[in-house]
Amino acid sequence: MVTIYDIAKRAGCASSTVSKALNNSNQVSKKRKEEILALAKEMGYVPNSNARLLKTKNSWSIGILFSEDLNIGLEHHFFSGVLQEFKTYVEALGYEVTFVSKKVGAQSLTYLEWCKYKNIDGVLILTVDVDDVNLKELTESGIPIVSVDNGLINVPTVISDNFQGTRMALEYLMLKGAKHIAHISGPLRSFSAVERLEGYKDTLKKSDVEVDENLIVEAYNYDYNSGKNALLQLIKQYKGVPDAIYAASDDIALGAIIALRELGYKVPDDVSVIGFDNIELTRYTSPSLTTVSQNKMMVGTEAAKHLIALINNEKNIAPGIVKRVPVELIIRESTK
Amino acid sequence: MVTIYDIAKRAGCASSTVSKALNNSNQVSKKRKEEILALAKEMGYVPNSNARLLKTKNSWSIGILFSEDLNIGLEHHFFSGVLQEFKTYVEALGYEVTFVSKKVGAQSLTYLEWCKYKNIDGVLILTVDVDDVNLKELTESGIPIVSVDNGLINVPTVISDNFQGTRMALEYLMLKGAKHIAHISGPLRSFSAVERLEGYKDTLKKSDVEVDENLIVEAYNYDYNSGKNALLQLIKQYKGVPDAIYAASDDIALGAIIALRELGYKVPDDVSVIGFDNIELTRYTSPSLTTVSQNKMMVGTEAAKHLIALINNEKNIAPGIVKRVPVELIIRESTK
DNA sequence: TTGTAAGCGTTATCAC
DNA sequence: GTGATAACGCTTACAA
Repeated sequence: MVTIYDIAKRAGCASSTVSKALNNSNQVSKKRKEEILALAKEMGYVPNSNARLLKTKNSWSIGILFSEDLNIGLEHHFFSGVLQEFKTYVEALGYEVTFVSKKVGAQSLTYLEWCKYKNIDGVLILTVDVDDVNLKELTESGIPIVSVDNGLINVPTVISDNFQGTRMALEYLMLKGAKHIAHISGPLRSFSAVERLEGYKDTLKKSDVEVDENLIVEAYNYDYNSGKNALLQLIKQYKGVPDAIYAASDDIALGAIIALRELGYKVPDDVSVIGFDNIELTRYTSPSLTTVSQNKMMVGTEAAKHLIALINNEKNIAPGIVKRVPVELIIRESTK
Repeated sequence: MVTIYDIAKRAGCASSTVSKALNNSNQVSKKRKEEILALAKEMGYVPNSNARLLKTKNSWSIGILFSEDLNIGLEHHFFSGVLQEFKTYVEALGYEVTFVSKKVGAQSLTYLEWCKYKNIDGVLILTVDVDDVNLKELTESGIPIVSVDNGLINVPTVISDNFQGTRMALEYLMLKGAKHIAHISGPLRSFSAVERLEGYKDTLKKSDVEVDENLIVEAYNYDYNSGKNALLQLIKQYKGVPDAIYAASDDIALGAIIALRELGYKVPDDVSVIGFDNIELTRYTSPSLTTVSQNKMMVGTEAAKHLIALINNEKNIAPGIVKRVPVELIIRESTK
């Protein structure tokens, strides 16, 4: 390994001069600087992050909290898309992106301990078990944190505009003549699920439609099977099929559609169905899915911007929702 | 920040003793050890990775090379699924997972420089521009590297069994009576695309079917639009529609199906179509897609195993394909 | 403009 | 068993 001492020896100067030259300090003559830089290149010098960071403290490193304890893995389009954008944004600024871990070698650490151990500059919380005991410790530690779309109310959060999305979906259905609109909500431990449910009730009330609790079912999860089960539950408790269904995710919507089909109902002829997410393939399903499209790019970028601002102490960012990212209604074949 | 000196002071011993106790050395009395451990906990001591790694060299850290220059982002199910599995596997062993970056603060680095800078133990190459000049430097550096499913022949590679998958797909089509089977290949800069194309030709030859070059089209990319364009090209050069199409990815297959539909052909009545990947939603497309399913979990785990073995110098792993992961033919509605 | 030297928080090598 | 002390490679006062 080539160190600044090796360079200093060859250059016939002190290591501190090399350090200054490498860091482009103006306390070094231009000639020396060029000479040292050339030498560094020739000798294949690469600085050692550990030595550097041991001195300077800040790490240029951002942690991603991404618990796979939940069944939502990286495979989930929304989160992986958000992560992609986030990563691109912060890397361009010179940060590196590391997954927050719970272990180092054989030793177990809490999230906070790991962040301290690594001198992490900030954390993006993507998915996490809200009840995780280690989480509170982290969110209260003072480390810059931004969260995306989950139930952590004590953390600055970037989220899709669930109210706007819900309103657009319902108003469209009503415009098309739907009278009895059901809602299959997401699991209510999720923040977005709660917002979409609230939005559902609000919108109906504002349109002078009475909220019928029998038209509301909570899916156990955001996935396909939960949607299927929820639909069966809906039919059971409502004792029939509504005009339309507003589902809290595309997967739920697709599960519901398949369940409806198996029961002999046609979508959209008998029932209109709207999803939420705009997973790419919903364009190609049968019927293609009308859905509320989340702007993953903007969510990722906004999360990055807010986290960087926090790290740089640029402004005070209060816990709670710091940005509602606009959504869009994509009309396809599953509604009539 | 609590250091071992702080603990030493409180414990009334030397910092080296604290270090030994913390590292569970047997050169320290049981009583002392317990006392120090209790004190460390009470004082909220967390070791400093930079100081530690400055001494010990190995970093317990694995880099993920994931270039977004290609259009294949984290959103691609296959790669994000593989990454998820890989991450889970190596984290359980105590490694942390970091994306390989090209910048540190304001400074640009090559991949290799970054890996040296961070003292990375090993690298998983997920997606990368094969022609990237920085790549060669990295793969020839001697740093442990494993790659997944791409064209880097000079690196130990874990890959789906494209030959087996192709054979199963084609034999199924032939069994069902297809005489003229076209192949929409992936972009041939991709290793898997080449293998699937080779497998196509081999299988036909072994079945005494003459290979008709007009039945082969290369898609510009693995995505939907490339599939659409490739299909139009196919029809043009073949001057008609074949009995069946074997596409190198699900997205290509779906693009082709839509293009066929727009031209008035029915799938599977007029043409059977088989994809590759088994993206989850292909169950719900119309028609649902017959496809070769890749085992993301196993690819991720195998890549992890091989990389760890390389890091630990457990065995000599030759460049080239080190593991072909079995695939499975999933029969659905797009074939008859 | 350059050099000296202290220190960042560990681990590891010796003595004792 | 325990404790000095010297590294690890770098940055940064401060001195020259």
